[in-house]
Amino acid sequence: MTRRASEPADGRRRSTIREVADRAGVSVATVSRILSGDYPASPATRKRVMRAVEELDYVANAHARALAGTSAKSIAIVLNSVISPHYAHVAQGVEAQTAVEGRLCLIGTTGGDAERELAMVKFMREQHAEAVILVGNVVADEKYRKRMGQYAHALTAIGSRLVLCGRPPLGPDVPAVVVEYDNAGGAFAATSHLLSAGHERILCLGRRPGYTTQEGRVAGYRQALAAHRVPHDPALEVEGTTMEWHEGYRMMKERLATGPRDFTAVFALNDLIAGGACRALIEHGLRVPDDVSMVGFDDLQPSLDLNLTTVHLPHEEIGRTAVRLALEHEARGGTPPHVVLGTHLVIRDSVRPRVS
Amino acid sequence: MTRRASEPADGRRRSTIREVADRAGVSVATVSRILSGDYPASPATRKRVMRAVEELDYVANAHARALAGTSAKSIAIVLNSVISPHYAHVAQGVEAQTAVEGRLCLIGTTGGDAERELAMVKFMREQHAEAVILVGNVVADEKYRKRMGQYAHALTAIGSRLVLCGRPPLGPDVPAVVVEYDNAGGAFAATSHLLSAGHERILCLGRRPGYTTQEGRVAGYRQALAAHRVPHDPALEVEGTTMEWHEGYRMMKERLATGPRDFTAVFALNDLIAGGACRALIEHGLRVPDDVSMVGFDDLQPSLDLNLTTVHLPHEEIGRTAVRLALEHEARGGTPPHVVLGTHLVIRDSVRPRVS
DNA sequence: AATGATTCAGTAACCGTTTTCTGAAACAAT
DNA sequence: ATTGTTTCAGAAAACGGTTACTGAATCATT
Repeated sequence: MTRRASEPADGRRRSTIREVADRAGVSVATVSRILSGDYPASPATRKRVMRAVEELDYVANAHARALAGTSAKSIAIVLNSVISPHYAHVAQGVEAQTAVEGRLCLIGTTGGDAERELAMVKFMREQHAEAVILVGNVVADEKYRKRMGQYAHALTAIGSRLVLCGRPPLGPDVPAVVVEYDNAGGAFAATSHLLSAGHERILCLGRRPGYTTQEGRVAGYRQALAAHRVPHDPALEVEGTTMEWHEGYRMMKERLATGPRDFTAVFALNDLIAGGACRALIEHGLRVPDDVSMVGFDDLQPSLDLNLTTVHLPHEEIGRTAVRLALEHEARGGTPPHVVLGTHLVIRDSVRPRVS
Repeated sequence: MTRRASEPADGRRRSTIREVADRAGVSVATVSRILSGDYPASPATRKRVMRAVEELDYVANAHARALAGTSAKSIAIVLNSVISPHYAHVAQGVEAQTAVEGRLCLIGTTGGDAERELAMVKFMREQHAEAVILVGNVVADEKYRKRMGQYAHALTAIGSRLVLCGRPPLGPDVPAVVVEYDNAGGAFAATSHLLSAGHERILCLGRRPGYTTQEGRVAGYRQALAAHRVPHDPALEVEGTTMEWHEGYRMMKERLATGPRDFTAVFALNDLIAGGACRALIEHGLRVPDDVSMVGFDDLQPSLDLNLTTVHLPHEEIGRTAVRLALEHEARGGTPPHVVLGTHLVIRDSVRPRVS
């Protein structure tokens, strides 16, 4: 046979189990058995095989092994980007629980692109992932539901499963495990905290219609206003594009530029937005919390630097739960579970009672 | 044949190319060729095959495909943890460049554990990764060099390669590509900036002997002092364990508790430490930059929230470069390259001239 | 009309493991 | 000495694809 095209130019080649067997003077079957655990081989044979393995620096071909049957199970996580602290924490949780369950973790990123998401899911399917965990905020339109439905059925068809993490459920006929945060509940607590401090004009920063995460948080904000019988002024809800620092900065900057300050507190839809907004306030000569109170959402790194009162989300826990539920559901079958994880407020020092 | 143990209980089974072929009434070869690209099949046949694929929801078995020869090349990145913003950015860069090069990116985390790192490298070797990129700060002791040497040779032996990212090189006889930051240069610039503002008592926060990253930065700090003929006071170098927020907080807190303030500026070995230190200063009634000037290192999220002057590191660039070099080197052969990426100071508002 | 070129599709070998089945020694028991 | 058990190790059949080789139509050429 001629040399394969994929071989490196320098002629180096991965050694096979056959070569190990030849060198040790045994059959491939024996090598395989000795390597894959507790086979009652004679000490002499075992030693010869192990020596051959070392000398050839042999590692098994994972693909061949998988094809033949036995292979480490793996769990896939697909997310927009690994540089978003929130996603990163979820990935960490998935990774940790995956290791606990004796599985391997495959991470794929999509950059928020539906095409790449599709490709990623297909890839994970080809890799025989036991479960595919999709994480991230999303527009829950009809197109999305349809796409997810396809994923769910395609995965189920091959004995795998779809897990949605921080995404809305898809309806009873779609076999997907769902793990969510209680966004509305957290926002309710955050807003109530400000209301209890006497604030009534609370700016809500980062609204984005269609996006489920933002919508949940805005809903909680409104519920809190209603519960405290404070009139809801739509003009206090500022719309944003992304949920990033610069967007928070931009929103607050524009707000302060276009008119007199008509709020005494801010509810930022996440900590990054809170950070940007704080910077804009400071540049405007306003201090947090002395002049303006602020509450965030996420309890990630920025809240430490800002000393920000914020809503704590169990980021890693959601990842761990996703894995656990996927495997439990695999074992048990039945209707896929839908879990909502609770949140709680972390009090730091970014809120002051309103001076009247 | 009896049912395999790995099959799910509900009897769902991944369909094979054989089933597709049967349903379409053609041979497996035809299906394979049609699916793998531009094969001149008659439109009728192509349509029949595609329909069968859709109906059966067929995806190829990646393992079988890899075994048979053609398979997507992949590049592996192994890091301590994905929640560290710095690592995450590097991973992002690797991911991006990997996609550009038409490869797949496998991410594995080790939690800083040498055992898991070993297991991870072995796994990536089994997966036929074209290159394994190891990223992260490290103790460069003899044991470490030996371990890396083993990785490098083992990978080279199978036509793959080792890439060290932000780790020290291993010597001329070890075939590993190295991409580093100019830690000393960045620290020199940061410290010089403070010195130019008139500061002479500059606290250096986060020293950790043995760790190459920290050592490089401390070296730059000392070089800058020497260049400005400012006496070097070892008592100004504070030792830390990790490079995290709480450690920065702790170091500064302890420093302020144990005596009068004997410094006018702070050089934090990274932004997280700077953040913690800022908080401690504020709690002590000291303002940044009015009372104490501060410079950080990394230019990550915290520097925005803190408005911190800091050393910018091309985090994503280092990841992209690592991939590019790995593939170039694969094509060209020869001595593996060693690249040092430059840094630059980003001026924000955390430094004031010293008032004398 | 005979021949050569081209198109399309099938046959079968091979990729590197695992694992079932089988068999040869070695040993113990009668 | 014969037989029945173990113990250890080999032969060969999967696993699910890819692809070199081959061959039958179909088409163009003289």
